[in-house]
Amino acid sequence: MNTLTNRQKEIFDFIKLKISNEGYPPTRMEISEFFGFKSPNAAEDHLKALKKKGFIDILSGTSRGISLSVHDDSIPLIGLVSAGSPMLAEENVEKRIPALPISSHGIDYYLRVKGDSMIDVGIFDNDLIAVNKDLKVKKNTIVIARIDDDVTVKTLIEISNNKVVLKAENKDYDDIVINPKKVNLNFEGTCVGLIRNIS
Amino acid sequence: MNTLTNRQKEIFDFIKLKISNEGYPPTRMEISEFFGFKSPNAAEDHLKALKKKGFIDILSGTSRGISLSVHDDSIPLIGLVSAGSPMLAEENVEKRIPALPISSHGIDYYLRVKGDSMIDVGIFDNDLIAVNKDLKVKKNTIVIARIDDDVTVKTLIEISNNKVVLKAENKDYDDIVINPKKVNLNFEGTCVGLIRNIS
DNA sequence: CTAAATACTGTATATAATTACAGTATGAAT
DNA sequence: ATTCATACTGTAATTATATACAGTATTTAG
Repeated sequence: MNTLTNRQKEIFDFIKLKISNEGYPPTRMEISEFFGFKSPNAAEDHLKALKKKGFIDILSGTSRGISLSVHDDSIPLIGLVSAGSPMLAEENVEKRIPALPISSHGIDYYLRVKGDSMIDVGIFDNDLIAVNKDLKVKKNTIVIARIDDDVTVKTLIEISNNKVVLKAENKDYDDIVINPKKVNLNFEGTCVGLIRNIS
Repeated sequence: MNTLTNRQKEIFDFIKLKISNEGYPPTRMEISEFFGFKSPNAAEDHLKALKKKGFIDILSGTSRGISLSVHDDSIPLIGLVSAGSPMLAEENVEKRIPALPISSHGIDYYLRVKGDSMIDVGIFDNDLIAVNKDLKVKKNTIVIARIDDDVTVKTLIEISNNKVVLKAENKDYDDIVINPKKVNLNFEGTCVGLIRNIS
């Protein structure tokens, strides 16, 4: 239903390319010229198909009145995480914000930090940390861990089959020592960046 | 010559807004309608002025053929500041990076922090701080100060006609106490945000 | 003091662009 | 078997749009 045919995907990609390169969407004629159509109506038909499938919006009577419906260059910002729900579940998404290339790693989402357990490495209450969920978690990096539905940000300092140590970067807090065989432990990702709004 | 008049800035901002909201630039008529012009030629004149000043490009014979010249939505990143040169002088600009809306205040530039004098407020060596240069500097905010050509980031804790106290947020450093009548002191801006890349 | 730049109104026109209608041909779905 | 979606050609008309030319008034720079 909302899957594009190969040809439609080519058209859609061309529209995206045009917007990215020129700063505005193509006309029917420009599409036709690029693909070698001899009639602008070929492009018109494709646009109608793309609209029907929800990939673009068309403003009637408007030149270049094409807008992309699914401009997925935004990244979810996760606020409080409901117990048991996946990190990126809709209920956890506070809002979506534009992809900010602040890190040398890919960013899957931002997570709003609660509490002061990481102030010694400069992560404060209410900061946003950029999270990459695919990086292999490594010792001495800051990880996002889920311990029995509880999401926490800590430095991973030891990891083996029967012992994981998560360190709070604040002398008022104790290390968290876990036996992953006994406790439900998941790594949600690695912290690859930080954003703070000082208001 | 490359500074816009207030009116031209309004036009330019409207074009940016349109592109951001609709996904394509406005026509002369749409500009005229928004500003209440009775002739599309008023918009035409403004576009020509914007082009002349290098803020937009116009493709002749092309509907909505307005594209923003790149330099505008990027913000300079200031690395090391040469003694005596204005903050935004070309020689200080490490590179330009896309405007990242990380702060509730406007951002004029990013400044790469050197040293650990502000670690107690979570500003670390090599972090980028977002700087607003127009906010009135206030007590208990983090300011960018220039003391005799030396640029420093500190918390302003006292300010009067003959005494200014700048506090390093690190117990290993002493406060900087200055008599602004005797020492050349300038406030370059206020820290309104922070970006860190954890690699 | 004068020319140029700014900020418009008002009219007009060529052309850029949308978009409907009428077809043809092929493959997939009911 | 026949309708529907896909993927086009070909023509044409209305309207959307760019843009030139002729003005006026005010402000700014040399």
